Amino acid sequence: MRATLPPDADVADLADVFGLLSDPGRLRLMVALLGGELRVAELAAAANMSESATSHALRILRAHRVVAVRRSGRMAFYALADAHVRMLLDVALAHVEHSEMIHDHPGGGRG
Amino acid sequence: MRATLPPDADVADLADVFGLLSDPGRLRLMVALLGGELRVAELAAAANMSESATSHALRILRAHRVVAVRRSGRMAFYALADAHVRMLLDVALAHVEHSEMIHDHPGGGRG
DNA sequence: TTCTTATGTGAACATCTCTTCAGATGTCGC
DNA sequence: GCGACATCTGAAGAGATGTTCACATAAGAA
Repeated sequence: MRATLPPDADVADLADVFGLLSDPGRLRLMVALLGGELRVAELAAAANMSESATSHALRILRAHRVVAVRRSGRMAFYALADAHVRMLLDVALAHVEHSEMIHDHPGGGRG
Repeated sequence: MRATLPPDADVADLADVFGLLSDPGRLRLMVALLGGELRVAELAAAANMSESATSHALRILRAHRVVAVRRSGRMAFYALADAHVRMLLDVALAHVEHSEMIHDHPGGGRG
């Protein structure tokens, strides 16, 4: 339990972060990046989206310092750069996997 | 590090949850509910939004089983009903408070 | 019953968001 | 120089989202 509420500015910042995580495409990108650095084309394939859409998504993530780029020649390697987001992803994914056991999933295995 | 990526359906579900958390109003409502059960009018005051907007927001949260209602006469008491979301909120808020120390906030206390 | 309170709902509206398409930029190999 | 490649960008359109306003429902008080 929480004695004092956090300031609205903090909550707004938080909503912003959750907003970044709330798009399926961006989320797939970030999850893919949990495994380490990837190039744009690789990210696009992993997240199953066009390279243009991927680039647009990465632009947003870059603007919010959620990912960082390392450039090598004409390639751009992206990596997660925000511990906050990485933690949120880890916690959330761990819980999602748990939920599979809790919920009633007929044939409840995976792929 | 993660050997296999989670199935897309799981990631989509997760994006959905993050979507609920991504609206400042809804997020303020949920944060307020961390302290325990509250009525609609109290929630509206706590989140600084109209009672109609609050009701609409609660409707969405109800539909996603994030909150549960207990009715007593003409009052409706709302409470967080999703352990997943509660955990995400706790983790995120703890980290936000930490960030206040890390970042460069002049007069960085709280109201 | 009638009035008041507490909450829920629907439609309209403005706004934001994501995707695609077309093209721009910059790098490498010849 | 030229062409191929990898990534980035802007404009435009479709779709989703949140808010407000007006009203509906339901419970308690008189």
